[in-house]
Amino acid sequence: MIEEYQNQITEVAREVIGKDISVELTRPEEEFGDFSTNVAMKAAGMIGTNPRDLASKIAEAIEKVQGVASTEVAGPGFINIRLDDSEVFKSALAATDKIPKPLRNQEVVAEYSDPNPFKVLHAGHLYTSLVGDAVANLIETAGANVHRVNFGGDVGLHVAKTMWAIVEELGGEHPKKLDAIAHAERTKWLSDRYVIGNEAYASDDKIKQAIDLLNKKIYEVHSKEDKTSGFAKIYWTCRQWSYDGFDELYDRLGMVPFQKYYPESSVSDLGLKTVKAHIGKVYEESDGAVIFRGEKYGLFTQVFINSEGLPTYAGKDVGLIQHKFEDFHYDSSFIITDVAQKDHLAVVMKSVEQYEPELVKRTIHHTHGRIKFADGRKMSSREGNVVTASDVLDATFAAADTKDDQVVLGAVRYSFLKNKIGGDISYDPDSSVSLEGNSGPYIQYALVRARSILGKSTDKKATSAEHLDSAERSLARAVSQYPEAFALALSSYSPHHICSYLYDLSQIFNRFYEKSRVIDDPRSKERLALVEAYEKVLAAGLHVLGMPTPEKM
RNA sequence: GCACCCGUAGCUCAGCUGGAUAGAGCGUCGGCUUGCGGAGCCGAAGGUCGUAGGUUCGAAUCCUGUCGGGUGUACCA
Repeated sequence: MIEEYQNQITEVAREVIGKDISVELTRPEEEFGDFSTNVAMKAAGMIGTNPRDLASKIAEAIEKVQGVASTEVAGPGFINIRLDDSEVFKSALAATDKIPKPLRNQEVVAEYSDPNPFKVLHAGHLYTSLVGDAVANLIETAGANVHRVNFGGDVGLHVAKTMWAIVEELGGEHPKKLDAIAHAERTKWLSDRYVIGNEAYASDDKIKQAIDLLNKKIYEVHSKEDKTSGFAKIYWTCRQWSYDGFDELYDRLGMVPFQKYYPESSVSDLGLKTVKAHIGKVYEESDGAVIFRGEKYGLFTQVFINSEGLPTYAGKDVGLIQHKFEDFHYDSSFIITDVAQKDHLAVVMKSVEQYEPELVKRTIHHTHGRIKFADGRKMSSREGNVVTASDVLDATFAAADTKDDQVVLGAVRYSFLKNKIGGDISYDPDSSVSLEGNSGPYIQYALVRARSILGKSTDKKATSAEHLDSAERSLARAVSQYPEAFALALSSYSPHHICSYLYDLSQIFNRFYEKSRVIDDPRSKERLALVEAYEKVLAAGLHVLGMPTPEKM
């Protein structure tokens, strides 16, 4: 709606001013009207006239635009525009049909979550998974054909550390002994092995050497397709335990399932091959390793193949980007990770840009901050005091008054998504579980109330309204703004704008609800139509966030 | 050292493509007879937007310096 008015008002303003100028409409405080423009202040300087006088002339002309009820010049020269009630009502009813679809027919890959098998999903994975899920929903709602993929290290030093500790614990390469570990204990058991292996690696030189050998051996399990040796059997079994654990958690969170999982082992060959093929022009050998010198691009030097001949994370990413393109021929590829990955990935991309510039051009690395404890301590499984994703969920359930999954998981999701991504978010186990105020349950409750009304009434709903009272108008105005809120969120791939909008909208609905009787009221037809439009917008917004939309609470 | 991010009310955060008295939630204090679901609504107190300059008719928003916090910086991911 805003665009249509913008175009019309631009034409009007150009006629008055006599210059080629474009009008931008903004949303002022409700008391000022429906739209506002500062075009007179901008233009006054250009043609050397008084801003308020010019504003009056433009305002007068704007009043003739179809659907405009009145205009007013305010302050230093703002023009405030108020629409006809019927116009606001109409656009509220059409809100969900006006969601912009700029990405229609685009093939988009969204990679996020990226947990490592053999390690536990910690609180940071919970955060990155939910952010990724929401961003993917946002892009999908904008019309794209989204392919959700997951990437993780099933080879590498962390696996070697864990495998070393597993073999120690089992007293040798005895895969049968794994049967003794109960299903529910598996992920915890694996993560404990990692901690032990990690400590041993750091404190004992002999063990370090043994683990480094194991690292190579794990790559060989893949290259030789070993499914039968004792060591290989342990490896495959434990890897599967990890994947099962991830899937259980994603499922519990109600995330959209991943279309494809890229284990590092499946991309390392291509990464290795590609890096080696570009030694000389792009990469170079140094101290037995293969590196890329990022300094000349304002970055830093990174090792792509280590002196053991194994690809590092950077080398694997070179393979991954190519596999993703082969699989999906994407128009754009999103990688959603912790900000700590930012420079690493920038180096990788800069190197790949030298020989596959198109792939890099289509790649967008979208980073978010970290979850911190209230005291600012960083969460890391390497330190052994890991806060797991399950810990966060359990704490939320424990503190909530309800056992309703839809409410508690909605609370977790909302509390993670309501802050803009980019900065760190702080995790305080006590306040994060609050179900009041700017929270998921508040919004869900505002939805349930509306659905309760709609479920009780079979009255006809109005399709137009000449006049609205103030509560009706506020609600209609807010509902009609959904396409704008969505566009804002999409433009920066920031789900938090959806959260802010939905919260404002819910507050406005609750005020409307206090004031305005819907059923058995002379204005029930109009109000029912508004409640229905509101319900559609709220449900649509919650869907983007990946939040459950309960019928009852 | 260099690079990037952050610094807004007691706490947690919006607002940052420059605009009208800087907004929420929590917490504190005070209100809401019945009625579509009180997990709600209304009100009050609370801010030199880290700091010093600059650009501008106008700066929380842009630029520069500075202080404080975080992250990254060659064989971990």
